[in-house]
Amino acid sequence: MDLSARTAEQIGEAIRRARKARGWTQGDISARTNLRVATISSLENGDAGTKLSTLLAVMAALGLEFRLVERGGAVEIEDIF
Amino acid sequence: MDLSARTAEQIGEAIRRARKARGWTQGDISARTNLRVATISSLENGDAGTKLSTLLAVMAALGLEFRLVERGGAVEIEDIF
DNA sequence: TATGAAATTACGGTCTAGCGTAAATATCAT
DNA sequence: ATGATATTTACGCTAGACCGTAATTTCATA
Repeated sequence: MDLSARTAEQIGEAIRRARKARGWTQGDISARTNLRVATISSLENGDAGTKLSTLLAVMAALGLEFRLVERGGAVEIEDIF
Repeated sequence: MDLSARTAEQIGEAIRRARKARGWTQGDISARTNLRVATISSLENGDAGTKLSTLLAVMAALGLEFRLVERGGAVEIEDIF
């Protein structure tokens, strides 16, 4: 499962995959974040207008975190040890 | 340089470090993104209300991309090869 | 293919990001 | 110190996110 993303669409898709990998519905995320199901839907569908707070809340509910990496950069050995 | 982030503050700090590592000013980012300097400032200072489009534009200008990873998860061997 | 659950879309309302512009601080080199 | 550069903050404005609520469409499975 590739979770790299540089567009809102890719982020939304990654969120959706992570959610389904846990067997959760948008309603489950909604209950855990107090965000409306419509908001989760909008995020997963790649709305770039989504607020950072919304994305972070959903990611926290999914147990995810960001890693900011160089575009096209290989994984650095420092990232491992 | 640790670029992991799960809060707006950490994201802002990571952006600021990446910018300075390139020797750029907020004005440089502004020129490349058509975002106001004040907006870049707000983002770097951890405003969670920042729009995803803003963050993505700044990251693109810096040649960065996201990687969504499991919290506390180790680097998977699949991430390397 | 029926059918209940899940996801998307809609409408009025509040709140705020980001805009243009500009002033106020802060940072830094000489 | 001081002048130049960089960052932060302010004000009025417009656009749009997210809210509550609810209708509508899509999807999964019996």
